[in-house]
Amino acid sequence: MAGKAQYEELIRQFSAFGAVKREMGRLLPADCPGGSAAVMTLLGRHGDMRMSKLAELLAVDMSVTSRHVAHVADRGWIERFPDPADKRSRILRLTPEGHAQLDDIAERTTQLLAHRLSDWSDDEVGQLSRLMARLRASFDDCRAPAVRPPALSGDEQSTRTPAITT
Amino acid sequence: MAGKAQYEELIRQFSAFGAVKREMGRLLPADCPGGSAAVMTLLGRHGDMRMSKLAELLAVDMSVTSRHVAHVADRGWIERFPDPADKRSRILRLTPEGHAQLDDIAERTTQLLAHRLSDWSDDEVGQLSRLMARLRASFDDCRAPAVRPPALSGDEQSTRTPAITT
DNA sequence: TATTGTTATACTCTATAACTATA
DNA sequence: TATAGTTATAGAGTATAACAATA
Repeated sequence: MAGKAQYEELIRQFSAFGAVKREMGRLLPADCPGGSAAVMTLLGRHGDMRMSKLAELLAVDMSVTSRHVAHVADRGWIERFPDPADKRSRILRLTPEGHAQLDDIAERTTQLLAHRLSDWSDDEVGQLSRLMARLRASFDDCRAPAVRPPALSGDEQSTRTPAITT
Repeated sequence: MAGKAQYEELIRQFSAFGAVKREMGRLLPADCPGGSAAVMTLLGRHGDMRMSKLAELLAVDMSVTSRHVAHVADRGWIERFPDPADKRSRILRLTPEGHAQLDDIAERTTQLLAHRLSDWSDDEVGQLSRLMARLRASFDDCRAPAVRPPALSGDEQSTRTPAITT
């Protein structure tokens, strides 16, 4: 348990982080905004998957995922083909062009970090990675409690638009 | 100097951080989006200042700052009055209502963090803060080198829209 | 002529809600 | 009736460029 001052300091860092994020975004290839890069990165890392799985990994609503995926597919970087097990689903897969694009992105971003973090030790980079991963986990875990206590049990965590309750 | 794999891992964490940022944003009071909260937080922390200074602290273009500030001023949370030293400038200052709003924001955000990070040690929170601060510093320091080498010297770092070169 | 701040325009990312086609 | 995915719409953040007032 940390003190209020520490939390406020942390929040300030969260806010300032936007500048870093934007600078990273600026070096992406034209026609490949951040959302597209994120889609391809996750497909490259986790392999073929369905829309719903991708939305979960991106941690955004499926409607958002759908738009990003459409953009990437329009450019021929991924293929979408029907899931034989469920005709409502689509399986996403990187094309060779997608892999090439992904390599280009990885090359640019790692090079930028190598420049910017040239005076960081291996261990420091690792620490930041681990702490940010844990931060995200801490937010994922208790998905709502602060707003609406555990309630009953069941589902939760849907990546889905609320759906009408009529 | 870290390895390519480490940089890629770090980039993945950067990308995933958006989910944390959005959850923080969801608990802000209505009529007070993130940009407004950032403006008031910086004014509360650094005291009265000019637009240009605020834009620098926010690390966004002054046109963006102008919009955020206008929103906050419309709600009576800050006052803008002319700088006696330079009639082009305006000095920004939190009003009593602004201070109250700021307290409310700080209360909500620190409470959320206290919930989410309840199992983090004081030291871990401090480490994350320090590493993120250093990250931002690392990006601020060499402002361009990766894109366009140090070049001559002079200005740089303007927070300003390019300006016509006709 | 250069600088401070404002405004107009455009782009990206996001969520909500409604709709389709399957389960 | 419920779920996978799409699309339409709206809100927030940002940058670029052009403009007014003042240095």
